[in-house]
Amino acid sequence: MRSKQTSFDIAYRAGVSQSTVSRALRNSPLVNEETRRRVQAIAKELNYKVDKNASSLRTQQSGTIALLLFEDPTNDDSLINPFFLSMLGSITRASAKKGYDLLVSFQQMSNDWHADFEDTRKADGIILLGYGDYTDYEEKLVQLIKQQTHFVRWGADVKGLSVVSVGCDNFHGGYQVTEHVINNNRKSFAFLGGVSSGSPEFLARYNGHCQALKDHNLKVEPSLQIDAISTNESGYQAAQQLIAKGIKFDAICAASDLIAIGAMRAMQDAGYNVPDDIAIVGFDDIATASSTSPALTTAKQDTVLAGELLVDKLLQLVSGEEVQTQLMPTTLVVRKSCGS
Amino acid sequence: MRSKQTSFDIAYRAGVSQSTVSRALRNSPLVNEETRRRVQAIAKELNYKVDKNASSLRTQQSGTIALLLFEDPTNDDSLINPFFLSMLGSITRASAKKGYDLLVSFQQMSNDWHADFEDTRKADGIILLGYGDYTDYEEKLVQLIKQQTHFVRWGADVKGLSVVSVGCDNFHGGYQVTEHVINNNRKSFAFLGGVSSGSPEFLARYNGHCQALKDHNLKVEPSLQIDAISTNESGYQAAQQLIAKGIKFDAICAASDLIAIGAMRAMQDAGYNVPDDIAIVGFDDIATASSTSPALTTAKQDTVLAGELLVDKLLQLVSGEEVQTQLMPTTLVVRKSCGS
DNA sequence: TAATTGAATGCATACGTATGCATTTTAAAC
DNA sequence: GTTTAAAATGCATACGTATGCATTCAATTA
Repeated sequence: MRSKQTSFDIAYRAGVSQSTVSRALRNSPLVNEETRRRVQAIAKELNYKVDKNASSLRTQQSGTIALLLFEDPTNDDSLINPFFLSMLGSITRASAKKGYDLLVSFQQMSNDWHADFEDTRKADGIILLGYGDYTDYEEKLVQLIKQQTHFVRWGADVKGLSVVSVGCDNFHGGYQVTEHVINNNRKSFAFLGGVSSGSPEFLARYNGHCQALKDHNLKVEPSLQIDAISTNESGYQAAQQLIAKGIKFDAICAASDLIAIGAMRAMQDAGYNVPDDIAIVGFDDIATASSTSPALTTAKQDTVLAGELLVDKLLQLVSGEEVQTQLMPTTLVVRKSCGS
Repeated sequence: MRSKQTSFDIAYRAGVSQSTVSRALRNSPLVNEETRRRVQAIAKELNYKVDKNASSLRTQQSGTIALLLFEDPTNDDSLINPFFLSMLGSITRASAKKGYDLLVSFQQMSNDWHADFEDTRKADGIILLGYGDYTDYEEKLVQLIKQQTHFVRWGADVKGLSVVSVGCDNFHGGYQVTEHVINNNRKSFAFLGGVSSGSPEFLARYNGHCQALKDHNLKVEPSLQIDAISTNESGYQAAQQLIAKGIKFDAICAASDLIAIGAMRAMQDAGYNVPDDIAIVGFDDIATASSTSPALTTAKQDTVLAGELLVDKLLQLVSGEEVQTQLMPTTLVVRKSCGS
């Protein structure tokens, strides 16, 4: 039963040559309509499946996309950032929709994450997903470009490199949430998230944040910006540091939902009431955001659209088309963490 | 630059035959130590990578595991159950650790989800992940067995079929959380989760729940069991139905965290205080469970261990070893949703 | 020195498919 | 009834690797 069926077996049964079988199964216009039907019927009957290895070897196309998920190595080993997990889900769906299989691989930022998928012909192209902290990240992008690997990445555009990116308008998102808090009559704003060293995404959000303050004639207080990476714990600690400074503030803009959630807990543990004493906004709109208490107001990134755009652009790239970087808008999701 | 390098190119540069190159790169003991080093050096210099398609075709091994994630078709299209997402993460890690790539595929329960991965030689084996509702699920398992596909599945053991499963002891988990609530001096228990039609996992949890009640001389009130699938919304609605019945209860055992979180919101919206008026426990320990307010007490399933077990057992199966189904214990995670 | 052995390498082929080119069959045109 | 074109099929080969078998070479033994 499990003795491998080949196209020759089908050919024999159908009384045609192997070539004709191959053509029939690929719906080549070269084969007679009736022959095609007969061959396909026999293939189905014998439960024959085309060997993808042989097929890929011959055509030099794998019908597979590789997803490289790389994470902040400072992060806990066992957990994956839920935002990226959500992206993973939508990318999986998007590739399935296009008839591509998805090869998923996790990478510690430090490793050789350019990872050969296209070189080894296992994938036709690569999607890069992760917060890029720009130490050796950029250098690796350069390497990918030099190897002429087909790839797209999630995130902010990279200055100077011709890399196709799909990302959110982080600046505008940061502006958006901040303005929402301002309209809530808050006066003194803290920002939680790594700005100097961290990811360009966080920086852009911070810049949008500052711009909103300026546009409303509010002061940007640098000492109210605290570094944090995108975890609950880091958010919690950052909020504690913030309190420890003794400077008055009545609003927290977090660079991500995880940070916001950690900060919310810290503030509540410290006896503050959210939103009465402190307004909090996040960024991403992860699943948990709607379940916190109070539910978190945040800037939503549309992961479903993002997944589709990434896949579409990658496939265009693979087929030799010219592709542009694209910025998606964020949506303000108003819940309870800023008051009314 | 991107003109494909083959082992013949390496052979030419090294002044040896292609066979020797192949052997050298696979660390065959047949090649001279120094030859091996020279070949490997040249390969590295030329950035040569073995073509996996050719290699897999020749060896009939793909070095790839396929993960089939299937979901309740009633579920929202864009979201994936966070518990399975977490499993996905740990499975990815576990396969990477074993040197295998992971092919991820989503399936609507209704489709032909046996999905050919092994037949087409893209994967050496398959991991099945999802709540199995046993309508046509079992029939498809039979088909997989008949095709002699190598696969393992997450979940409860399947009676009568020789299928390797890795799952949690749902009965004991249900017992555990229920007992915890009982010890909290609650008297009247509701259970939220599909029992009759739904997954055997939910049923086992319910059975454990009932057993705990019996063992403590408490009454099982069938009308306090409400069907629900594993989403927030379903949990919310189930809790509303529960309230509408007008029967008094002071504890809710939910078949999953998502259900519990939805129910918690419903109770709070209806003016109940959790945990003072109502104790709530969940099942899974998803990330969100620690962020609800009050934080959710639940039975934790160890996804990291689960991922490793699934991968290990699958690989053993592939290599022809005898493999046993395994049940993992759940851990009670006490937080705030039941009081002290 | 010839015979024997073991290590190292090369030769040839198979894995299963897809496709350019040659060939056959069928229909159309004259 | 012959020529011509079009449609359908078959033949042969290449994709890049891994491996059984034959061969070469150096080292050892008698």
